[in-house]
Amino acid sequence: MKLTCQDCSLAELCLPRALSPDDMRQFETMVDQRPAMARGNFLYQTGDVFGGLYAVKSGSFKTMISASDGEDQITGFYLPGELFGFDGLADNHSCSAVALEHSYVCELPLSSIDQLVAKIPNLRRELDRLMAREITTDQSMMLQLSRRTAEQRLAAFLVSLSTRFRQRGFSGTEFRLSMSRHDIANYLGLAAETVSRLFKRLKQHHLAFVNGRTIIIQDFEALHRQIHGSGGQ
Amino acid sequence: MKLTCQDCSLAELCLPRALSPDDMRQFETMVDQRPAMARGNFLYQTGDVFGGLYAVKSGSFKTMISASDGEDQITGFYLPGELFGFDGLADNHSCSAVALEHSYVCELPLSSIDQLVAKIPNLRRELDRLMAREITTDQSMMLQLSRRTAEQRLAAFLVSLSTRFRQRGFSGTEFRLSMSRHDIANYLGLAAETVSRLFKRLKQHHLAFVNGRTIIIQDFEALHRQIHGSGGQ
DNA sequence: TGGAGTGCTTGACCTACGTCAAGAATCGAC
DNA sequence: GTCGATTCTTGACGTAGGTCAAGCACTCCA
Repeated sequence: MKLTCQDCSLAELCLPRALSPDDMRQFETMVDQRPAMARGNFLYQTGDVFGGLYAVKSGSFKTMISASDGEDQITGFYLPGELFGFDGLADNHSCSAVALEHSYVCELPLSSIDQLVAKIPNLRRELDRLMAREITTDQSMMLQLSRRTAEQRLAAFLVSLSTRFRQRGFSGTEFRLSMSRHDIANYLGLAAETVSRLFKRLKQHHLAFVNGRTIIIQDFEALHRQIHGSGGQ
Repeated sequence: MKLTCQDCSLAELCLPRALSPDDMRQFETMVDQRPAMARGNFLYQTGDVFGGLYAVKSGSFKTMISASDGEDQITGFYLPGELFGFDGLADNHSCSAVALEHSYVCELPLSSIDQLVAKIPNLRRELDRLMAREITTDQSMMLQLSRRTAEQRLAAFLVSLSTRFRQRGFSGTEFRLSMSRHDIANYLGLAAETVSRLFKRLKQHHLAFVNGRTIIIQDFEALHRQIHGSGGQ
């Protein structure tokens, strides 16, 4: 799972719209490659001063907020080619970001962002778009959390993962879950036991084959129907 | 409930930090006053092309997303002096915005934003901050919706309203709820009946006196404790 | 290659909150 | 001021999914 700038979420945006091949080369010089990160390590933590945005080069991350009582809530998972860290644009990060496995990120430092935007005004619009998309995603998650059954939430989660993997050039039907059952449950507002039971049901109904952290989507359409449809089967 | 630019959420940010009195005057000429809006009317709807950001001048608004099955989720309430519409920065609005009562808004058109930012670079950082705050708010709402009891959610909601009213120069202990029980319930991921029962409990325990849409906070501290504390007896 | 530690599964039980239903209060229009 | 339409309240009841507990299966390191 290694990517060049061209496969990354920024590329889709910068390359065709705003960046000439020349700009692109310049762009690449501004991006810092960060050293490898081991599973469980923090890329940044709540309260850290904003340094820049991050793109997942390989591996994956979760972001989470912590309540004062110690409980926390996972706010997103980020796969190769995805950009995150927008929560820090208000000076300090409101989330923490943790590597879910051995991972690499590219850093787009704040200063470089300003420089780049000065040269490529349209890039600004693109960053706005990504930020607005982050807002939209979070809000649709609010809908999920308050109005969907456990079954619907898990279906939506798997469909989302599958779609994102496919968009990034990986298989959308067979992939590894880099997050634990507990993480999935936390993200979806469920108990880990419930997630376990739901996976069992997916297996029984031949919608997906799940074995540990390996997952094979067998009936994407049915899964997709489950997101809204009232009940399963 | 009428406000000048100085009481509005942008002022707190632009005035002391980035805007000279001169800039401020210029700023005010770029803001469009929109005609009055009647209760229930849409300021924009899902899919509308982004035209600009909006500041509530008087009255209040709710924003909501709609799922394909017709169910919808209120994603935020906006009080006088608050800025909203960031969800549209991705070209089209992902939410709809509805007036909760007879209201006025100021519009900050997209073109003006660009012009202003060109003249006042720091304004860009301020807008980023507000957008990041929107992300942070939504994410803490995710935590609310998935990890808090009904009682804790309502307490957090009332504390938030109270705090925001106070910040804007209104009373933080006595105010009118411009949204219906149904709206509150929807926003908090509850049933309207539950909200009703919770209000009754607040009255019984003398934390707040609620009569229709009028609310008087009697024990702010206790309410605040309820947000995290396990259960209020 | 084995043993400790963590993560996952499964079952039994329980409760917070949703749903349904039927009044009561409030609002808004004439 | 009065009537109809919402909106709000209250009660009775059901259930989705949480919690607790116990056993199983990876995985990682020596």
